[in-house]
Amino acid sequence: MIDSARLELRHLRYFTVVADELHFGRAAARLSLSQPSLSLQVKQLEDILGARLFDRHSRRVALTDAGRVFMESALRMLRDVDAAVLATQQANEGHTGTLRLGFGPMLMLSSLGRAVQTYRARHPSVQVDLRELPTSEQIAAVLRGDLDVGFVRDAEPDARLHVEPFAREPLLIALHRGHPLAAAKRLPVSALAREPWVLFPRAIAPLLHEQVMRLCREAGFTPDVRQESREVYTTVGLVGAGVGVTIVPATVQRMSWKGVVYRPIPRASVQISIVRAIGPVRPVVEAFLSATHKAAAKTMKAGV
Amino acid sequence: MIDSARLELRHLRYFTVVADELHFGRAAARLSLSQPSLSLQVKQLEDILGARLFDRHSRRVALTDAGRVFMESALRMLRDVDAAVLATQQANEGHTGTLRLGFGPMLMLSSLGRAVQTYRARHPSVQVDLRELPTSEQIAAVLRGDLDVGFVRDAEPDARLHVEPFAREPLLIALHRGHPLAAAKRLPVSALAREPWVLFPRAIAPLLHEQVMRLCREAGFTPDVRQESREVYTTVGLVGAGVGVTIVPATVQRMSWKGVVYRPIPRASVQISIVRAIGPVRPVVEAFLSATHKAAAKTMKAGV
DNA sequence: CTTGATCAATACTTAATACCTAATGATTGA
DNA sequence: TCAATCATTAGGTATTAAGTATTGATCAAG
Repeated sequence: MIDSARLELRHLRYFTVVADELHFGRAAARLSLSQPSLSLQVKQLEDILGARLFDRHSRRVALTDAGRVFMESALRMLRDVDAAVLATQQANEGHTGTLRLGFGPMLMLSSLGRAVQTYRARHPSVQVDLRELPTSEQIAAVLRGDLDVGFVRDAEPDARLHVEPFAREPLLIALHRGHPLAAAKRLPVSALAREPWVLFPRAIAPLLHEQVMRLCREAGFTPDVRQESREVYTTVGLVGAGVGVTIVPATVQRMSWKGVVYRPIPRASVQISIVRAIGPVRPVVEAFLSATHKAAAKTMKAGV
Repeated sequence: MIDSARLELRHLRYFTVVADELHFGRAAARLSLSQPSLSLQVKQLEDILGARLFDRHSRRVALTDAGRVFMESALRMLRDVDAAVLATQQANEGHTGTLRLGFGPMLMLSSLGRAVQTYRARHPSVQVDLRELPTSEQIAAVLRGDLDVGFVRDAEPDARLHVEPFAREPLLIALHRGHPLAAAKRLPVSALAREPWVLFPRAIAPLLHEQVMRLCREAGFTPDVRQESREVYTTVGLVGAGVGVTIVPATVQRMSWKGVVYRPIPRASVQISIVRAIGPVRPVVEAFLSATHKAAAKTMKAGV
């Protein structure tokens, strides 16, 4: 009837044991229960279902057709319950779920890429969504809750955010292969004083922009930015086309754009930070962060 | 933990409503429950699972990752419970299950065949297993519990069996088409006094055998059985081959064996009976029997 | 900063019911 | 017919779910 709301898992647990033993006494013993209680519960179950589940002959108990049908369902449901409990616990411990990661331009080619790959291998049930975004958009997404964690090159302190260091990345001068300055293996920043520059707008990554400006200031000049470009890919492309020179994070080198060469800048590096919203952290995120911190520590020891 | 044994469907029912409303007060109202009771039960559920299911901010309730995972499972399980209850009730009312029917030679070509076909159409979820068997084997199978119901042509009274009439079937004389007697449209049994006979052994169907013998006795002779044959198919084949004459139930005519003609015997008919073991009757069987009785009643009125 | 409103959690009581023990009933085998 | 073996019924107890009243925490408005 409509009475199935009275059905409880207890009924299923008791029933399956009786159906297995086909003997109320033994079943009761297995359940650490008195035999009358068990009989009562089974009777109640039959009442709820509106169907007799056992043929009770005084010396033999047998399943009815309805009993056999219900037995199949009951066993399956009890298995499903265990599976559900397990799945929930897995989710609770961060072994399953969805992880939404943001990262700055090209960062997947750095040690972060390896860290993510390792994490994916060890947590195959976690779906990892990756989005390459500029710093400002990552921060906005993290604050909106659209992103769990962001990896940015120039995190400014922000009261609404949790910011932790992840790694450091050297800065490089990038210039056209055919450029006269490209002949030298080592190149001071000051050599770029009279060159035309290609650079991203300040709003894209304020701190990194600031750092480039400082480097130039310390070398005694203000860069002559002929062309602005919002995408690193474009910036490097313009350098490769001979439009100008620029300074980029080391990972960009991995792109190995035809016609562009890189020169190190001693002691110049940018901080890569992990950014997330303050407040409660979902288990998947928690697990990812702790794995990432371990990986970062290792990388530090190994030296990038 | 190992504590999932404390989990009850009540927890799932309460949880799903809270997850749906995302508000303990409204959920409690929907469940006709006080808010504290509901809070307590949800907390208990979280304790059993070892996982927090809701993030409770004082003015907002939200599902955790684990909660979302559990919600999916919970909804599915509650649906499964309803399905299981329904399936069990269906089985209890005889709408599902397996029906094992036995029937005497050729009886599927009679009104029984139509009855079974009708039943199958109306109860598509019942698996009907059909076995053509001689009377003695049907009775043995019914007693063993290997057969639910048998349809036999000559049921002797038996204390271990339930025997009910199902239909009557006329008896026919069968003889070779080229036989001199085949010229007559009507043929008295006495005309077969001097003919060689083909007949089944008495053990195959004692009552039918007895009846044939009585018909001959009443016609003033004892049949000269030249050839015994356990299968009707063979018997008719032998008649068609000109080995002898015989008497068969009318349904055999349906086989329309080349070279065999049939002649009616007025007022001679055999009873077809339904045979089953005494004691409890499974719902499927119950449903089949009542359907069959109705069909039989209709056939009686209609006249075979 | 305070006040009021909104919810969930806590403390404690009451009511429901699952469980126990003891006795009864029913059937089968010796 | 007796004894044995189970399941059911009866009545009391203990567990626990549910109820009431209250507290506590958080946020919005004055």
